[in-house]
Amino acid sequence: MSLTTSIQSAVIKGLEVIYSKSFDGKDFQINQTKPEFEGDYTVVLFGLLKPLKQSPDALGKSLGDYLIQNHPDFFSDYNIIKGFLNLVISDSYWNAVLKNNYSDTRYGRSPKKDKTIVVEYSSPNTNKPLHLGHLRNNFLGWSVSEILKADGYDVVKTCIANDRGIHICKSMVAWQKFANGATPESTGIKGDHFVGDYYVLFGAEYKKEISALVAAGMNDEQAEMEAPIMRAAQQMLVDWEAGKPDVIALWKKMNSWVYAGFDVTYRRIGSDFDAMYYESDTYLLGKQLVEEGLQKGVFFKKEDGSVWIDLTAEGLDEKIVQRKDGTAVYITQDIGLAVNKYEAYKYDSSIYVVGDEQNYHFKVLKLICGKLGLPSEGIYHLSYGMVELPTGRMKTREGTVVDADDIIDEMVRVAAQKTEELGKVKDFTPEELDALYDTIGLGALKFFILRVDPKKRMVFNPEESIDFHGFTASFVQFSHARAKAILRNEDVDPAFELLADEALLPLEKELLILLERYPATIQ
RNA sequence: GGCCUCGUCGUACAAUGGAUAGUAUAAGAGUUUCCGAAGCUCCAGAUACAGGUUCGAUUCCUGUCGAGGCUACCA
Repeated sequence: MSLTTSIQSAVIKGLEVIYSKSFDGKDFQINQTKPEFEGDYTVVLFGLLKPLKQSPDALGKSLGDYLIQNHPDFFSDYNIIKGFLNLVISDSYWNAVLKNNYSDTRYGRSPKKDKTIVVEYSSPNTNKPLHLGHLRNNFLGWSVSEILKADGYDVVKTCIANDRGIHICKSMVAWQKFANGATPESTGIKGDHFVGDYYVLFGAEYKKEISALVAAGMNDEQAEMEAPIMRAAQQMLVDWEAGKPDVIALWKKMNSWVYAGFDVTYRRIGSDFDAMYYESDTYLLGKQLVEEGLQKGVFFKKEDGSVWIDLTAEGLDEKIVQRKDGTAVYITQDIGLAVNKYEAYKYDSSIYVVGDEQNYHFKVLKLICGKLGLPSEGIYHLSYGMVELPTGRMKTREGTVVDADDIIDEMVRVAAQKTEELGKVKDFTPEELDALYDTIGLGALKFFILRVDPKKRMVFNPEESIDFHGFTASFVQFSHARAKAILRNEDVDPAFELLADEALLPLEKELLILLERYPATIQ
């Protein structure tokens, strides 16, 4: 039982004894006492005044006296300021907490619940490298997964790769046209960046061709349609869907380069997945489900052959689920994926970590899943705001995207620089130093991103390096101590383990109080 | 137009409906130094606006204003 709930039940019992009235935990609040007041925990009495017809002072006094008399080993003192009853927890209680939990490396974690939660996060596109927005996604998805694990759930971390579509074909066409057979190996460029470069090249060439056509007298719209490189990309998409062997081979080859590059980044930031899904597989299942849904009457077909769902009764619009030419739209594959995941894991809850521009999309998906007979109450869209630059949104076309690998390198570089300035690492080996700088740099980056409420947009200014001072400094200090111990294979102090490992999780308040009151014991 | 989200010191972010709205940075003053940087001390600075609910509102509700997103046979 946590400290707060222990206090709560003691207060409820006390009120019953003194006033013969029963309350529950919702009738009053228990907070940590503000540092400027004496005490550790505070019972807020205001809510109790009216039903008990008592003044704050009288109620505080009788309750305070009761608690001290009946729980002398728990409370040692109290004071009343306005309607706040500040309780001082006794040293013997703290000592008992410390003794019982000091060597418990699983302190704060819940027992197993036998419930499964699927968390989908990251969702990369296989035509370009990860950027800052992906980092927010990955940090959120990974953290939420680990928090849920600590809370006793069985968590399945999944990742859907958006590995098909016109954007992939653009990179492929540009590579065919301009690469002369170059590969990541031959150029020494990381695979995802290598492929991303051709995606950019496609854009540049496309622009050039449009200007040429416009100069020759074509209007803008027509030029955009007629540009040869775009027609090549569209043709490649058709060929891909038709399974043309050389196109499939090229697609597989270029995707494998990208995955190799992603692996490096994922390993570095600590993202891992229990299951990978590929849109190239799930979209086919989605199409099957559209067919079944049509039989069941969940969907309906318009005269032109396109398939829709009517969500006007739910306050939304009609939504297309399959084009008139029979090809899949974006949501088609998500329907397939949802069913696929449910059949595989029979989850109690399915969390999607996806940006807030898709709020509507997931509202629709949840409704469709429900209508198809999936238990959809557990579907939860963990929506987060964009990471913006001071100049506004990041845009690939304008080259204003902050690359994930670049920002990580920069953080680690700054970590190294600052650490060396402090000169506390003279006895580290080069390997230990590299590991240490990675820990510190990535820790600061994760903290910088995760400290912001997920649903809010956040601004990242690349001109100002991320702050290693202040709150982060304490994180860094713990990381130093812990990294060193781990690298030396020493036993890690459980307190360090907890604070460093889970500094990004909600910290157990009790342990923090212990640290403050008994620093000598912990160190 | 309709729907959704967000508006807090100059800036970036906090605050389960509770006490004097917190932290970091920048700014100002001082201190330290051969000079500079870093450091240390002090100081000032915000709930967009108007109502409502409540003993009590940054928090909940309504309206206004502002920012962003969605409203695609793009993904």
